[in-house]
Amino acid sequence: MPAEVNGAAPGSARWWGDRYHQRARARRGALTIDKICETALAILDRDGLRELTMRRLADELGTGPASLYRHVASREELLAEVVDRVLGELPAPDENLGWRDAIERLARDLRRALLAHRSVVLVVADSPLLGPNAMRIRELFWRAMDRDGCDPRFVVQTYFTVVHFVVCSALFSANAARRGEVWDGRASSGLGELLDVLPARSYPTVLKFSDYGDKPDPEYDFNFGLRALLDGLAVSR
Amino acid sequence: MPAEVNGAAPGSARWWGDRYHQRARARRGALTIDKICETALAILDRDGLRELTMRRLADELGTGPASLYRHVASREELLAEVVDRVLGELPAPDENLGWRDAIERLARDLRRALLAHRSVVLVVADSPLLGPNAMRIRELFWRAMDRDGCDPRFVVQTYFTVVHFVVCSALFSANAARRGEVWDGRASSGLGELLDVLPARSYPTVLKFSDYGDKPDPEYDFNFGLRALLDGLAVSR
DNA sequence: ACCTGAACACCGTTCAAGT
DNA sequence: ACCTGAACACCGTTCAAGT
Repeated sequence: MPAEVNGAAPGSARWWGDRYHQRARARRGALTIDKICETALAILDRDGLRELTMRRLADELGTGPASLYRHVASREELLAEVVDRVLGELPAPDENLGWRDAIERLARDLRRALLAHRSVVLVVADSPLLGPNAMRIRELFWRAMDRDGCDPRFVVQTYFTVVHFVVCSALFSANAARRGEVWDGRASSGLGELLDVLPARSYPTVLKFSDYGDKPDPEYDFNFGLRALLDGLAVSR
Repeated sequence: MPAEVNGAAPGSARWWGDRYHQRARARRGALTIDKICETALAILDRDGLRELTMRRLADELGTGPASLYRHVASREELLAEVVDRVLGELPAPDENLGWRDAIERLARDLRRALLAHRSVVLVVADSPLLGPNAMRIRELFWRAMDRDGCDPRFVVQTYFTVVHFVVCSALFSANAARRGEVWDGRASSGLGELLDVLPARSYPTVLKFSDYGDKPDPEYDFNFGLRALLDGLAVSR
């Protein structure tokens, strides 16, 4: 059960609704929610999710942890804000793109933004994506598909299917990179060594194909999966 | 940076390799790693990831937290073990299935196992899937596709693409369910209320299509996405 | 040799006391 | 009225002391 703030889970529709009202009245002090999120994201990018601590964040901002709670009700709430800020990096798609080009654009831009902030991907995957920037992107791409004459049901299904694919793919890429399995697309996952230790008899096919599975290339996998998905979606249109 | 044990991150190939050796010598005391994992999974299923605490787990087993560290080097390590145990619930596929049927079987079985343990899905998504059960499943499905005459590269790509799709889809389903957005496929995500609060002018298309996006049906989405993916994969075969 | 109580070094969060 | 130092109720993990 996620912690709740006023009965609304951070990141949920009701929570964003409440936030929207509060957003108007700006704070006067040196500390603003923008400054807080910016610093939080810097810590996340530099040191990772686990290192983002209310105390550490306060330190970096030159205050005590209690002061943060004047702008944010919880760490979870802070993360919901940060997630939406990352989505804010997505550019608007070109007008007059066909649905497939628009969706491919979305996939590539979203992937870029997520990989630029690897430590946030897990939080994104755990989020309902209802913040203002999430809604902005949703609007832009649904509009593009609508303009291209797509059926509403197809628009919605396709949108979420692709978004989920991209988030998940980024999640596995980010993890592989974080674990140091892949750096320049060359390093091994250690699968070979594992197979040396395991009773080789049990995994003949994995062993036989391990040349193809041992050197993961997230970029290739992403392109392979995206093309398959778009091909399949085009069929069901 | 994830915590490491003897220089190997829990769940990584090297870590599983080391574990494999230790596995042999069983413990004598009442406390076994199996009992620990079983109880941990019960807590996870009942109360969620955040509630799985070394202290709470020890309590439920009738010991102190320090005793757990005789069987497990960290909480992270415990979770890596639990993840593999969940994958242990996947049945072997029927022999002589064609590649597409085998992969569809994998997708549905994996989804079932993941949704039976919602709180573990996030951990699975964050895991390299190299435990003994993960390897067993990998072997079984690669073998099935191999028997059907698939190219090794196609086998490996398809396998990971589908596994990632299923994990990600389960992740979003589990989150929606955990947030209480969906129960019998009918409840609303609160998107309607959010749109009431946001300046409606900004999101005309989202508003127009919100009937299709407001009542998420994870099961339908899963089937839609899986079919699209398999159709697309069949094209690139 | 094995086990574990008690302690350590942290967390997120709260609130009364300060300005 | 606003801010925050100090405290509270937890964590995961360690290790010296017990058996």
